[in-house]
Amino acid sequence: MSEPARKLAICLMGPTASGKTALAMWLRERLPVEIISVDSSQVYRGLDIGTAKPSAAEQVCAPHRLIDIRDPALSYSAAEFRADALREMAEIARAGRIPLLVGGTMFYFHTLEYGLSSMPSADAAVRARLAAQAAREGWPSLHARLCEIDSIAGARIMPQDTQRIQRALEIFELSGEAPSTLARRAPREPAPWRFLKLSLLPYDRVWLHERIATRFATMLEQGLLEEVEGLRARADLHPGLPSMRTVGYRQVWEYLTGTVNYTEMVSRTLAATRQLAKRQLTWLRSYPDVTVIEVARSDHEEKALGHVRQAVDLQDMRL
RNA sequence: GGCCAGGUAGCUCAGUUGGUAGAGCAGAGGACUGAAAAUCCUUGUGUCGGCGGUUCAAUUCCGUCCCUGGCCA
Repeated sequence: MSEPARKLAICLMGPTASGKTALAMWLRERLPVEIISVDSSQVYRGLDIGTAKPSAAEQVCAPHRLIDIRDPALSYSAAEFRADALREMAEIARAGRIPLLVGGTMFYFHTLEYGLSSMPSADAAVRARLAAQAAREGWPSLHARLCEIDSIAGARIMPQDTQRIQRALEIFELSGEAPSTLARRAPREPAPWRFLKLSLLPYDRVWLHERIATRFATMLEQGLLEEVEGLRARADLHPGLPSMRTVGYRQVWEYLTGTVNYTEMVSRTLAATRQLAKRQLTWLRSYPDVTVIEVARSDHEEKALGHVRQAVDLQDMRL
C-alpha cells in the first residue's frame, strides 16, 4: 500500500518583531497562498494594537484566518488551534491554494505538526478547585500528591511550576489515570501534511531589541493605552485571564491601576517582549527541519520566495 | 562656601565588628503534551569613586580630592 502524497503547507515562523506579517503579505502577492495566523494573542477580539495585528486595510488585501475568533473573556488552547488550523488548511487546499501559516506561537506550530496525546481538555471547575486547595495547603502539597499518583510526571515537573502541577492533577481528576500513562498509551499523531518550515532569524539580537523598542513606541502612539482602558472598562475582564496576560496588556493594565509608573511600565514591557523573543528563538534553534532565513538583509524576501517556489514545484511534479 | 547623606555587578541596593563581596531586576542559555505573548529551570569577578596614610592585610579605619542629592548661607 503506497502512502498518498501529502499536501504542502508553508510555515513562516520567527520571533516577535522580526517582520513575519510583512513577508507573508509580500509572498501572498506572488504565490497562490492563503494566510493562517499562528498567534495565541491575535485570536482575541479587541486586542489589536498591542498584538501587532494586521490592520483592517491589510486584512482586506490579505485575509488572515484565525484572527479575532475569540472573546478576551474566554480562553483558547493549542488543541483548539490544531483543529481550527487543520480545518482551514483543508478548505484552502480544496480551493486549490496553499496554506501559509504565519506566527510566533511556537507551541501551536509544534502542536499542529506533531499533535497532542488524547487527554481530557481544560476544565474550569476542576482548576478552580485545585487553585483553592493550593491556597489552603500550598503548592508543595499538591506537588507531593502529583508525585504519589504519577512519579514520572512528579519528577519532571518542578515543585514551583504551579501551572503544570495544576494541569497534571486536572488530567488525573478527570480521567482517573496518571498523565504519563495516558501519554504513553495515546501517542501524538502528526498532521498528514508536508510542511516547508521557514524561520525568520534576526542576524543580531541587538537589532531585534531596537526593533522591539521602536515598535512599542509606535503602539503607544497608536493608542495602546486607550485600547487597554476600553478593555478594563469591561466588568468581565481581569488580569488573570490568558488574554490579559499578553505582553503589553498586562503591563499597561498595571500602569492604569497605578501599580507602576509610566517609565516602569515601558521598561517592563520591553523586557517582557525581549524575553518572549528569546523563548521563541530557543524553540526555533531546536525545531526540526527548519530553513533559516536571515532578516535585516536586503534579499531575505527573495530568498523566502525561492524556497517556497522550489517546494511548490516539487509538489506539482508529484501531482 | 558650610553642614548632612550617599558613591559597591548594566540598573536599584545589601554587606564586610579589617582577611578583596551578594540579592532583586535586566542580560544569557535551557525546558515545554488543551493558559504557551503562559509557566518554570540554570547562570553573578565587580579598579567596592580617585589618590595617599595606618596595618601582615583596607572595599571596610584615617586624611584628602572628585562626583551626586538634600538642607543652610
